[in-house]
Amino acid sequence: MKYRLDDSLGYKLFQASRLMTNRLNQNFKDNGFYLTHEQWQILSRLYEKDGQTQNQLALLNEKDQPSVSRLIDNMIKSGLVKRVSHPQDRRVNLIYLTEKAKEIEEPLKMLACKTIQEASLGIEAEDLAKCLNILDKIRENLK
Amino acid sequence: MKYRLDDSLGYKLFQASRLMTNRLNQNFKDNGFYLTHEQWQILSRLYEKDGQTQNQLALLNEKDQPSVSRLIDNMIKSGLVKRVSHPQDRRVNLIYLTEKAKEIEEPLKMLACKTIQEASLGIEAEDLAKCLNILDKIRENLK
DNA sequence: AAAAAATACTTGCGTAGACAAGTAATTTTT
DNA sequence: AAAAATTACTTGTCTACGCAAGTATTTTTT
Repeated sequence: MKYRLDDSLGYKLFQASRLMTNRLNQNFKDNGFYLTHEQWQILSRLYEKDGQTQNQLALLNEKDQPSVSRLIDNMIKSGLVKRVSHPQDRRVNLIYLTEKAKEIEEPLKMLACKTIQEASLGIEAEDLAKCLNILDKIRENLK
Repeated sequence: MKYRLDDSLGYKLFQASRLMTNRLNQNFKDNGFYLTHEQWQILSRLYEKDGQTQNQLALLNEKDQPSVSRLIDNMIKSGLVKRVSHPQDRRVNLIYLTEKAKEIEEPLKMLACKTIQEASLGIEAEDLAKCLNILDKIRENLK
């Protein structure tokens, strides 16, 4: 059968994604911010709306609850978020940004944008937009 | 600053890639093949050329040596490959396919192709090709 | 009001990635 | 030929994912 890993959509996606998340991690680190791209995903959600439940964060980021639970554990350790029991429903945890996390919102967003620029250097805006649409379509197909 | 995670290249890439590798894992599993997409990457290289060193496999798949070392450990456990010391250079391990791995080459390739088809349903061949080129460009930019 | 079901989260286990440090064998240098 | 550098690989540590199972709390059913 005619199949070549190097030409396959899945492999190209996988490698491009990995390089990009690694570059984001590196850009954070180089600027003195010690967080991972997964933690950045959580922070981004909280910058949009602070005080969300773990379940909401899991749904938004398409992760399962255990992953989010442990991500939050690590983010608490590094002082980025607080976990607060919901006053009316004790099953639920509300996750809030710390002051420290609020303070670094702008530089982190800048670095996220910088990473995208580095990745899309020399690519026509129009072509990139089309590619983003295809990525959406792929996600739809596989959901 | 105007930044939205949901619209960002990195996030879309990350989610599309994750869905695709998960789907591949699932397709393998559903058909009674118990291997991960990372192990599939290694197998693919060995189907192209059997008996490669761990270092070669690491370079080809853009992984570091520790990752490959442990991937091979797991693949030996599940009977997919053998690790043979190089007769002339005892630093080097040569990795060979087992009979079992050779036997399942075609069905695995079929499932890999099936996964790509599932992901690219409803996408024009031309658009997909352009997208693949952009993925290559991104990889080049970040390498 | 008690039992059952649903919901939110945590823990355990196996796989894998990134990075640093370590070991063993070979090649290069002196 | 001995010392130094290089190469190939392994081990340790931390982060994270995916799945299954477990706990606690709340809601629904009866």
